[in-house]
Amino acid sequence: MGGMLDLRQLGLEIQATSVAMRMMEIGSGSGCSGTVERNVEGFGGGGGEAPTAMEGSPGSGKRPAGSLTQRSSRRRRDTDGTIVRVQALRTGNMELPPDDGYTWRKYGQKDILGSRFPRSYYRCTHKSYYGCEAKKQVQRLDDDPYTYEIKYCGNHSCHTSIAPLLISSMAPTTTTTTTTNSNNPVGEAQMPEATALPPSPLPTSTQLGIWFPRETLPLIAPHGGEGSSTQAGPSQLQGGRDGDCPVADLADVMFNSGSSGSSMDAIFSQPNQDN
DNA sequence: GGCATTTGACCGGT
DNA sequence: ACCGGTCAAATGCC
Repeated sequence: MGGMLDLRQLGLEIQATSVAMRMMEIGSGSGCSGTVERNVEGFGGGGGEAPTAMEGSPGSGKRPAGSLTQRSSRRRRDTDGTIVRVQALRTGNMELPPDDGYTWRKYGQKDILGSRFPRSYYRCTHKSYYGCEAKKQVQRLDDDPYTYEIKYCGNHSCHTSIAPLLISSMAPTTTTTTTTNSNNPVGEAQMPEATALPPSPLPTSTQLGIWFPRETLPLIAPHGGEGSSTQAGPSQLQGGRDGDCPVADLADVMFNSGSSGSSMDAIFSQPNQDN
């Protein structure tokens, strides 16, 4: 949508995202089989939906009866997936849903019994192009309206990442304050990221983030055990919905040639290495 | 013009 | 039968 990316903004986003990824690295046990809960502070903001922004929608979804025929994959197996709790970013008087760096497309919203807030269903934007089946469900906790519980399901099979490039060249200052204040359910008072972060100019799901192809990150495999994480994400620059292919290739090359077993650790610990 | 979002309906599992 | 999850048309925004 708007323009290219601003470097500063880029940096900020990356920091936020990297933090998120760190968190995931740490906080995902067995991905699908077991659900792991982690308390995190806002990711980046923008990736998800705008809870506050849903009001006037034409809403039409009127489907001629009998127009739908095939609805194959409809399974209730929500036993798999990683659950992550994230503090909503509060910019001004509105809360922003967490952004994990991926680009998601909202495909549904449902009122859940027992929950005051509706649950939103997202799916990787690249599904159409890469058949990426990554999905996530975002729901606000009735306990903490400013906390989102995000459940990630599926893997990102899409290859659209500029993360490696950005990260390696940016020498992350990742403070990784992620799980530090798990004592504060509502971390409004302390959300360094949130406060430090300027209100993301990017309205919604399309935002700059970071993402690594799963293949290059055995570390964060869904069932990888400790270091699994549902998504450590791909990112893409807004404006080019899928113009990231070349970049992805580049990233791929870098990862493949640079470090064979490339893990996030390697990436994050780069800054102070050979210097 | 294209894409993302919204929203009601439908389907399938429990 | 109930409820959660997904689909797909309509609309809005960029």
